[in-house]
Amino acid sequence: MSLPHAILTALLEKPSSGLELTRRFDKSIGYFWSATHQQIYRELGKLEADGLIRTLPAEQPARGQRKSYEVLPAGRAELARWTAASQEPKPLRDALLLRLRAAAVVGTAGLGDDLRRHLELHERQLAEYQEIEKRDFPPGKDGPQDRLQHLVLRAGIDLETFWTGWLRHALEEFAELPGADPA
Amino acid sequence: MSLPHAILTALLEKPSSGLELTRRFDKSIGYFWSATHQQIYRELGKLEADGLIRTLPAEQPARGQRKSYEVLPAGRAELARWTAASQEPKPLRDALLLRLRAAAVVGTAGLGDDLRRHLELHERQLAEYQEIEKRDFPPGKDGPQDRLQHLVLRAGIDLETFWTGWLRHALEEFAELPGADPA
DNA sequence: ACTCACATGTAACGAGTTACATGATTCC
DNA sequence: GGAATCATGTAACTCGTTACATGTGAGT
Repeated sequence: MSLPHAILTALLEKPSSGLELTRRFDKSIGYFWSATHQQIYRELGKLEADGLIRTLPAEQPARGQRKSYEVLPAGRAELARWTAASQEPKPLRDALLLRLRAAAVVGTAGLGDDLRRHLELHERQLAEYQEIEKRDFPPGKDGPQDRLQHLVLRAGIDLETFWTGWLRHALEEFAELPGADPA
Repeated sequence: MSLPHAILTALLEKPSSGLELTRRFDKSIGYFWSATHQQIYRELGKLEADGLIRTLPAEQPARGQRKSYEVLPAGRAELARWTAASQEPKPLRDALLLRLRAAAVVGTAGLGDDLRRHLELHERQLAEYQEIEKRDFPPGKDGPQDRLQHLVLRAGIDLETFWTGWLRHALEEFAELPGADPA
């Protein structure tokens, strides 16, 4: 039940059409809640049917024509309710860790390459986040909204820092393993 | 496509019945790939139909009677293939970060309590992992299998360390925020 | 016989993914 | 007017979740 609220947040930040939302989900919000355009259109339909958003007036809704949405008061209320509601953290689910565990049984052949590839990807993501931090959150800027958004970005940076650190450690261990494939 | 491989790994470590698997998923493997008994039974049926596992002989399959499975050579081969195959890391998906972003728009009322609750949960999980580390991976024990399983546990420990650290930081920020709810 | 715990399974639903379809606009 | 692009939308499928159903065996 998070996608509708992700969309409400995005629309409150700025009313948009489906495709614009899709683009924005590819960037900022998508960093921690990704969505495809099919999901977004489906959800926009539901949100409108539920009276939480509406199409901006002065727009005629035809098939191939852009339709922009804005959040209604009921939508803002629902978002506030959801934000404050207590929610269980979802248990971790990571295929790479599963593969490591499987490798303990069927051998590590071929796994090292993918670990290196993942390390590269996480390094790149970390660099991207750090760029954003430098660009969007310079030392002076610290209104309440900035503080909160910076906090979210911090989580991304710390997470990628964790992954790169752990992957480097894992690769060191791999190098020492008897049957491990060499670099 | 990870659940079948999680099951194959578990069955290779030790042939089991559906309910035994469910129990084991609540513990070790479930720490990074959880599954309910319905998922497991459904998947066991598919794996058997695909010829990757079989019920242990000398067991008559009746409705309320336990049925133990073991992995066939084809299953082991499939698991090795999957383990070595290159896979994309799944993008992060975290509702708490989403809620923080939403709070930047609709206000932080009520969120602080849940942050504190999450901090407690992650602290507990971290303590549990550290217990397991002390118990299962004492300094002397370091065969190849131990090294790999220890590596997986390390990931869990480092991840929980990240979360507890970040949540503490977030709560500090919250305390300084103008409209934030007090502790 | 009754109940409870064990063990396996069905059914319905919700969310996410993939592939494809269709209408409008722009540019050559 | 044909092709490419923008924009919205459908359909089918997989995976995970929730609630419930059914059968077995052990204890009292």
